[in-house]
Amino acid sequence: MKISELSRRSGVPLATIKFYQRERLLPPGTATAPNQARYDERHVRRLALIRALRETGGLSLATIGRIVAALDAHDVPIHALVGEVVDSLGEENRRAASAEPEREAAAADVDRFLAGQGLPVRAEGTARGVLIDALVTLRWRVTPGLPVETFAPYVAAMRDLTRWEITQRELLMGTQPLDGAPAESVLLEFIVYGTVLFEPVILAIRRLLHEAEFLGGEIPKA
Amino acid sequence: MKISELSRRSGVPLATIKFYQRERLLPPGTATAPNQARYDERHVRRLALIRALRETGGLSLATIGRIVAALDAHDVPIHALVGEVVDSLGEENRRAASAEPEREAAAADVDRFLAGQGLPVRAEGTARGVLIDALVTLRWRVTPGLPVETFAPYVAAMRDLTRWEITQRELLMGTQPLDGAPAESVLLEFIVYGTVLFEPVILAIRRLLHEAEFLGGEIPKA
DNA sequence: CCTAAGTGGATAGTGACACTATCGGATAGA
DNA sequence: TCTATCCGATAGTGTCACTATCCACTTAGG
Repeated sequence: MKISELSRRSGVPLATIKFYQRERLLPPGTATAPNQARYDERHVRRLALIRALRETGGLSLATIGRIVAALDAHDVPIHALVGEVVDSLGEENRRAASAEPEREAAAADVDRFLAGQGLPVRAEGTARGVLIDALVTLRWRVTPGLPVETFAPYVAAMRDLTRWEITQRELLMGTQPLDGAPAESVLLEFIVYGTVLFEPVILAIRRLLHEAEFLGGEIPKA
Repeated sequence: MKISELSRRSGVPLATIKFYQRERLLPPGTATAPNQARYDERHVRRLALIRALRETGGLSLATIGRIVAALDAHDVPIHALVGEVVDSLGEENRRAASAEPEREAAAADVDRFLAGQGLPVRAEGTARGVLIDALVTLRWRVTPGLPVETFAPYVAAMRDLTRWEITQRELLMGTQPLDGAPAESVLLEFIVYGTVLFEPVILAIRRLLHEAEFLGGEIPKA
């Protein structure tokens, strides 16, 4: 398949495909001459991923770059890849740090809290930073002295949901045609899609429920 | 308070305060002369909100503009304001629509589903659009024919969480010094802060749980 | 074999966004 | 009075995600 056909099949403008190649988001085709190359299904698939991440997920190209790099690193243990992918996805939510002493205290609180919840946390992970930032801002702008335990109901709610999501994913993975790709990278793509596509769903539903309180008087029971 | 003190108190650069005024995110001070004006606590408070929305929430200034406009509209019923605020917050998640026929089908599915869940939905609302977009992309890229009912566990999980959040908010509102501001606008600010500050928390926790599965073997029970 | 369309690689340009800097004239406070 | 500060307007900056153009070369069609 030539570049023009790749463009047509994926719906991505030709100039943009070239741009993605320059940015190393899309691997080069196999060269057939100094200025000719052929592309295959993997390129179509990759382009679909990039677009979903950008348009539905709203991720920056820098973040997408980290994700596809992890996806392509076949010689790294899967748990490290999942960590890298999850971290990259969290990258977008990370904001600048604020006042130092408050941050230290919040960090200690978050670590203690997560340990108490039985959650293993990597110090460099973005999720931990996001939690700390949120706690600092909450205490500074809204409710001084807010206890970390406020997060507990969120963990509880997400724990049930996550357990269900994982069984669903395993179910889906079983019925998936691998068309040549290693099962490992299919799993990683599933994680990526599952994260960016369901996150907006979770937030939209939460907003709908909050709004429903004011429209109907209270939250409908079911 | 003069503009320089407002800048110092809020931590926002003077040039940026002027810029926010031009963009109508911050109301002008009360003029004391053709080229002099005084500012008060409301300006400090507004600046804090704008910064929290931008830095922690990552919202665009356009979206923040819609939110503060709703906050300032004191002659509109509260449920309409909540709708506007919630809609504006969802604005960031809205993405371009894709193929028409698939979208129609997904829209019908989403409406049926939400009605079945007892959720009132405004057709113009962004939450509905986000749900439809997610379903279309999911069906197109990941799992063709995915049923809307896949969203049900998400609604269930969020319903419990939201109920808890609302009782918490009422508790907090009771202990809040209103310092002159009408209770209505304090409630709206609470909704805004509660939405943007807790959304990253929810997502971070979910990612942590997904990652934990690969680090520890399975999700810790508690 | 010739030519027009297509290709890869390089370089430059665009438009949106969120500031940031400077200027000019007016005013406030010591 | 004199200096610091003020308001408002205008222009400039840096990042991001493309988009457009140019060139020399290749390849498919007649």
